[in-house]
Amino acid sequence: MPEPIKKLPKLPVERALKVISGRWKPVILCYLFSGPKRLSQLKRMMPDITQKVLIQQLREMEEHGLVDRQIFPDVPIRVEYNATELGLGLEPILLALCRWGQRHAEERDEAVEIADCIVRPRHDQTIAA
Amino acid sequence: MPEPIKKLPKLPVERALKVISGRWKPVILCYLFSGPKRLSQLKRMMPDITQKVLIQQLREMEEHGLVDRQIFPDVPIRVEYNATELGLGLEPILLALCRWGQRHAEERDEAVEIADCIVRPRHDQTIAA
DNA sequence: CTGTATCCGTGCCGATACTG
DNA sequence: CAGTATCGGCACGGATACAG
Repeated sequence: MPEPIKKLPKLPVERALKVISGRWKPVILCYLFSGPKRLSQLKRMMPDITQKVLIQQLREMEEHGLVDRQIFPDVPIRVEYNATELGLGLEPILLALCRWGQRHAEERDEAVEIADCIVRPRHDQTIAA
Repeated sequence: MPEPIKKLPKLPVERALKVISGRWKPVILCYLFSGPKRLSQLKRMMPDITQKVLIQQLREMEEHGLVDRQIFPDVPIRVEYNATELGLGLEPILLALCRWGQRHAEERDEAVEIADCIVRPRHDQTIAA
């Protein structure tokens, strides 16, 4: 069988979480928010991730419409990944999660070294009710 | 060993995602947003979850400071779970995720039956940049 | 540079049975 | 009513080697 076609949850919240959950997906997305990146660039930015896994995560995000993949038939070949409109829609949410994560760390761990947030607001980042 | 003390990721985004990721956590949280619930109530609200798993998820959320557990020594015994301040801070975020999930479903699956969102805005739900 | 193939540990979570 | 104990499947992701 080629691909069992994995189904996404019906509940919107679960669906969203399913799509952005993955060991490296949020980080990759954060990097892509600042513009298209090549595979080698991403590898350099995240030295701890295996190449196989990196591509794997990118493929899944592509399949879910978060990431767009462009091939340039140069020599050597060049491939660029960038966030789609749908993917960009996650920026304010990830930013909010980042803020919440910081608060969580401060309120609980006290003296835990808190890494800087990768997500950076660009234009207006507001989620209205 | 009693408990290896699981560490949370250093990056705030990952930390936040780690904490709210779990097969049933978002759903449970959504229900708790509308007020304290007893175990039996939650079971009735989510017939598909096993009791063991339900308690498991609740324990983890308790450990992470999202949920508060109160025991009332009545006969028979009564236990109430409710969202903490930290947990309540997730409401607007889950709401945003819900919205994004709906958009995602609409833009991609076309004719997928989209379940209604459980999360409901109460007061002012806004995430500012 | 960009990718694929294989192997395998570990963690999540579901089913089921039992306890105070 | 609220909770614990045990067992086991399966998806996720890390290591490593190979390929166009």
